[in-house]
Amino acid sequence: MVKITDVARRAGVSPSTVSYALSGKRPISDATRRRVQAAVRELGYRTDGAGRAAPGRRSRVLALAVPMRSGIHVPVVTQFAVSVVTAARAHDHDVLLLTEGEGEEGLGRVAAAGLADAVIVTDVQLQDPRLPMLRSGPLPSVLIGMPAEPDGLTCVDLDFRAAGELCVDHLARLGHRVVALVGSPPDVYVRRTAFARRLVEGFTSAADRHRLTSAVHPCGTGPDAARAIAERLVRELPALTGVVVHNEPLLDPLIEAFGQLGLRVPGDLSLTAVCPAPVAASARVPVTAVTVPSTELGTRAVHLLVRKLSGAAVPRTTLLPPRLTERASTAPRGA
Amino acid sequence: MVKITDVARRAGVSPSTVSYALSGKRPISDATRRRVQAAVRELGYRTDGAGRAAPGRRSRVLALAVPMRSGIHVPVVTQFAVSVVTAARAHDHDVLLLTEGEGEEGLGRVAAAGLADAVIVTDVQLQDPRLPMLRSGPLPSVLIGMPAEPDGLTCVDLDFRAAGELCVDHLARLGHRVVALVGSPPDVYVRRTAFARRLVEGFTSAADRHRLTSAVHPCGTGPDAARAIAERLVRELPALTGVVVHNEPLLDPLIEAFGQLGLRVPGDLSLTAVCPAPVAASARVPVTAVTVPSTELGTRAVHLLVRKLSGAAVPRTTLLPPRLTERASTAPRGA
DNA sequence: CTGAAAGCGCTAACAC
DNA sequence: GTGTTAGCGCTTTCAG
Repeated sequence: MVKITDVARRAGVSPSTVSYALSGKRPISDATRRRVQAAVRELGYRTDGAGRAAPGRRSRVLALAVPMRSGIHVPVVTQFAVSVVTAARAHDHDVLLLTEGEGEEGLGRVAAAGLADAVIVTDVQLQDPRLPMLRSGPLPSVLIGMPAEPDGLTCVDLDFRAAGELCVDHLARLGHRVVALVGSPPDVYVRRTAFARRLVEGFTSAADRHRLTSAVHPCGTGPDAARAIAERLVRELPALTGVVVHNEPLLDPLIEAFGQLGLRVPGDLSLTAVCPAPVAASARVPVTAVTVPSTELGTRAVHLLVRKLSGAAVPRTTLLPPRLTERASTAPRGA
Repeated sequence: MVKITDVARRAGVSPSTVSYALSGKRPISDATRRRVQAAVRELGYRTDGAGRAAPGRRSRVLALAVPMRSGIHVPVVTQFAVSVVTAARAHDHDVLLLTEGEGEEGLGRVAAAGLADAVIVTDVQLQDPRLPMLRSGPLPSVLIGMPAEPDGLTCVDLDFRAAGELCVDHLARLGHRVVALVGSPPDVYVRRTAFARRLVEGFTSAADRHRLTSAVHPCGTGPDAARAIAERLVRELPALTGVVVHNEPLLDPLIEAFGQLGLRVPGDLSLTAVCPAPVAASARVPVTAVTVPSTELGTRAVHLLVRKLSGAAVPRTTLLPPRLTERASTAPRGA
């Protein structure tokens, strides 16, 4: 193994000069820098991670906590992971993967052992057991998702409020005057729903702004729930022509249920959703949807974390603007 | 930060004694061990990873190289990753996630920087650019998948030969006498196909053993390819009643194509597949299939790697026995 | 602008 | 069975 002293000898300088020439942490004359760089190339020197990460120093590793709970959407999580690794590499960091169900233990270990300089926490719940440690712990962190109390934390998430508005704006622009939101199951609103509630707010306020008639219905999953909610909507809102769905597994059953009531999508009913892109694209009718920008969330989280590590101040919460992708499920009213 | 010397002082012993008491690398008297453990608990000591991983020593980190090529099956890869992390934790190791397309660079960096003690390489191609580095490099490795030349490497994979046999055995037991294998697209046989070819061998030899009439057809993907192959099979093998599919995306289109030719699954045609479990389970007719045991592959890879790190000899190649899960797509002939 | 030297926290020879 | 001590490779004071 070629070490920094070898490079130093070869370049005819001291080890510290090599270190500084490579890190740029203090000015080095051009001539010296060039000789160092030449020596590095000739000897094939690579700085040893373990040496650099001597206790108390930086390891240049970010931890990524991905609790593998049931009910998470695997491709979305994977996209997070890939984008985090890619972005981290761009900042010369590597990524340690943590999957323990009870993230507390894992985070504690990583923090204590100094295995990582910072941590990105995904799948954040409203009341997340990991929050106290993140607030008080020594490990800088960025959360993907929003807990109930984001004070003292750095969070990144899709702007679900704007997403709700965007769906309604789109429907309004197509001429729809009566719209309904079919939401997530009630327990989602309890367990992990900063975002579900924000979506409802956006939906409602946009509907009011456009002077639309609107209704909001949480809804369970499965064909039966779909049929029940479809019948109820048709009964209570006979003039309904626009639906926003925030409930991935319900998408197909709901389209099916409307079909059985004689309502075609998008002929009789325009339908938009907030869900992962693959789900929207592979529904029985491809659905116009706001998709969670997994890649951008991961990238953004890394940027924030790197800035935090450099001592810079970062915004408490970053909400990414939603983008709506038009597919086959929406059409002008009466078209 | 509480360090090993603090614990030593508190316990009234030397730092090295604490180290040995915790690692068990040399015998310590019961009394001393107990005092050390007490001190550790009272002070909340956790051994510092960076210190332990001093240059030349072990970092207790395994790298997991997961090239995110297009065409890989995301849930399967994710299952690998989760099982690798879980198994690694059971051996007190953490996992560094590498995703770079060109894995060579990443592996080189990790090796040189000593960021990891060993590496698990997934999605191994027949002629993989990473192989030379793995053969000669200083980083112990285990491959998930089989390259063309496994000499000098440690590989784990599903026993695709046995998988092919198992499918045929199953069909033969149900009374089917004429069987066909619908394989992967021809380019798969070129690019990454130790396993595709081994499957063909197993299929053919089992068919011969049972004295079945058999045929093998590589096949592209998409509805058109499905229709073409279905028509051809019906024409060339009118007595065909058993089909083995080794081509995930073709599963649904093929069932559809057979249906349009008047052949019902499993009424007229029994169909088995070798594919990921979720694909088999969510096909339009749930398919009896041999599934790639992602979790077990990951776990096994970690076990092998840990044994390698401890200096033990490990088998060059480990082939996991296939297991067939019966679903709705197979039935006795003429039932 | 550059060197010399002091450790970081831990483990592993080497002593006793 | 336990203590002492010398580093690992690097970064970073502290001195020129």
